[in-house]
Amino acid sequence: MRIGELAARAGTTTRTLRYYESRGLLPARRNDNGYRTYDENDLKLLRQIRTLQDFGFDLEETRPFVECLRAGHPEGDSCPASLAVYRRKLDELDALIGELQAVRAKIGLRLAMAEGEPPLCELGGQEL
Amino acid sequence: MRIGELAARAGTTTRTLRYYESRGLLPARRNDNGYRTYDENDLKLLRQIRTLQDFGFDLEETRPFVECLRAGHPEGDSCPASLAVYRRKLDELDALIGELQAVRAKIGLRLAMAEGEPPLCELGGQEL
DNA sequence: TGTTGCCTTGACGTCGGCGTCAAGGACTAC
DNA sequence: GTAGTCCTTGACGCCGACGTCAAGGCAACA
Repeated sequence: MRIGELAARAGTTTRTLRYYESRGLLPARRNDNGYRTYDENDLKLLRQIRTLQDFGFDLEETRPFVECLRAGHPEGDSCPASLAVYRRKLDELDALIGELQAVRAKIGLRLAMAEGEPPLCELGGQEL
Repeated sequence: MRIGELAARAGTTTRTLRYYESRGLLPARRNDNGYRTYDENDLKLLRQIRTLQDFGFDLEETRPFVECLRAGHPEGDSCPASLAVYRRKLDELDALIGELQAVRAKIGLRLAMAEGEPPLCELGGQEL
């Protein structure tokens, strides 16, 4: 299969695939006329990448999963390096969620304070 | 006070202040030799901007707060436009936190699955 | 007078993950 | 042959919030 078909089947673009190749993430075979050629396994690798991207992994973080699949393992996360990425990501997510919740609390408090105070503004008593 | 002192007192850089000015967020008076001149109120505006930036507001979102202060109100959030930004930010945060928690759950599940499965890898029984 | 240290404007660089355009080659259908 | 659709490489654009460098002006002090 050529690049256009692979892109379509994975729901992405040819530009994206060339970008992945430029990053060494998804190299392609070439046929006689220089066209990139892919097989079903490449589609599997690509879908792995896309799934992780949807989770918020950046490209470099997907590399262990891709290499794991390319090494013949049934799942991208069948290898220790992938699990390490999972764990690091969980820690990052926990930290981020915690920070966001803290910020949310602060803003919520400020909003309540500002709403509770007499307006002091040129506000004409709209429904608060 | 000149730009360097203001930057130092707000814990930021002169580049940042010039950037804010270029965005129309923190315009400066000029003295005879062309140097930017700021007063204590500018420091207050700047601290308002920085606080909101720390909360993850982007620059444009801080504008209503700055204009509120410049209009003479005691707090940046004493005006309806600022409260509207607060509310929008709360909604965004709730949505984002929800998405991150969903992703966290999915990754956690995948990690548990991958750890529960027999390794299938060239792993030498490290502590999992 | 010279040196230091602040200031000025202008402009290019950064980061990630591509989008978008340009110029041209390859292949198919009619 | 030629129109249309795919493919190729190369290169610039984008976004936000600045960092960093260059070339030069202004002020104070020895």
